[in-house]
Amino acid sequence: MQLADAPSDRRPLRRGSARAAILGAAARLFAERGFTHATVRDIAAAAGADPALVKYHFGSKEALFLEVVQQHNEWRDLVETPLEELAVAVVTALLDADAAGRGRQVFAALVRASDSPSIRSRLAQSMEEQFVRPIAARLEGAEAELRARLFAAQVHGLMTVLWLIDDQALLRDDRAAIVSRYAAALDVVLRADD
Amino acid sequence: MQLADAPSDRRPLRRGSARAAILGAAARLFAERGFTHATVRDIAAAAGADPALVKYHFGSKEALFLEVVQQHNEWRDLVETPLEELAVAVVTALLDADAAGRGRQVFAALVRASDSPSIRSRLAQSMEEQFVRPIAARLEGAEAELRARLFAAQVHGLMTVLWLIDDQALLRDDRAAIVSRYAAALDVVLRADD
DNA sequence: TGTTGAACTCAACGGCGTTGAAGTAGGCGC
DNA sequence: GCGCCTACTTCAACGCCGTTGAGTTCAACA
Repeated sequence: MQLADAPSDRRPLRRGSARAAILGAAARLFAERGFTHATVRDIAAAAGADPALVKYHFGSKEALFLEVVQQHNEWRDLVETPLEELAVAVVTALLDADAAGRGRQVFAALVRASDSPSIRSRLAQSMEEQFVRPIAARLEGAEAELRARLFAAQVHGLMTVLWLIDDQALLRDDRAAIVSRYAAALDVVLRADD
Repeated sequence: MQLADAPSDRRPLRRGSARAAILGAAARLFAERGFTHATVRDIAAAAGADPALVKYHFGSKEALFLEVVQQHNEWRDLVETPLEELAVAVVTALLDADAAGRGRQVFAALVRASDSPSIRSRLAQSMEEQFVRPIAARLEGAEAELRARLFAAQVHGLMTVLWLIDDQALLRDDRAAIVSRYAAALDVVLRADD
């Protein structure tokens, strides 16, 4: 009897490596399918691990998601752009689907899972750290923080339309026109009063 | 025989009225808890009906949700405001938590359930019918539709920050300042080029 | 009155996140 | 080397989810 054992596709994973394997599989599957449709069982299977290990290593599916999303701060360097070019740079970046690839999926997953208070506060923190604080610190004039916050709101509006609603009509429009018009609106809150 | 029958709390629902009862309970529970956390069993129980009737009358939980959300067009009359006052009127309305009460919950439920293609397209349709089309029809100058679309994007940004992220920091700011600054940005895309 | 079909009930299915008990391996003192 | 102790892993099962199909009730019509 040959009993070749044929483990087909489930290699046993060296002992102790399950945590990292799960984290990697979760990053991929959460991005591809979102929080709800990436199941713990699928993530574990993709990592070659047991579903119960998700609870053992991370505590819950939600905690795993937060861990995955924790290291995504894609826009950090973008907002370092000089203030005069910031609005154009941001809108251009959002419209660049390729560059936005992973950040887009993470944003969508975060927003759609924002039922949960902890995920919602992570979303708020993400907005705060990536937009509000760095921009407010550089703004001159009155109400710098409020203006940075309204800037972030406008940016989230474009993200929502492009990445959540996936508005095809907007994509059919002239990209240059979108950039110049939306950037002009962004500049209104960036500029200090006369 | 009097047949007082007192069925404790589960009144039998007159035959034929289950559909309406489910629709009403669904409207309340979807708004209160969102799509995911309002379960079919809870909705049916609140309506005094059997869970299987949801499928019988509506086809699926998702179809029931779409039916509930179908008749929510809260902003229809708001965008009838004269163009000169439109931006201020919209921002003021969004900041008015009481007036926004039900529309706020429906918006949050829609966005968070936008995983599903049919719900996502309903969200797109909602943006289109309540903002883009009525405003584009009244705009003068070049690229009226694009400008209306960018107006809608900005509005969705404020909705997201206020109603999804539930940004407390923004609410601590001066409402008048928010209105004047965000409205100014909205006006940039509303106004025709010089 | 007998028939028919829409409305409804009920038990069950497979899949979900999670749980707790049982098993296993690897490092450390002896 | 031996045994233990702890961290890691496995497995079966729980309760809940949306959904399903077969069976039942009831009102309207011929």
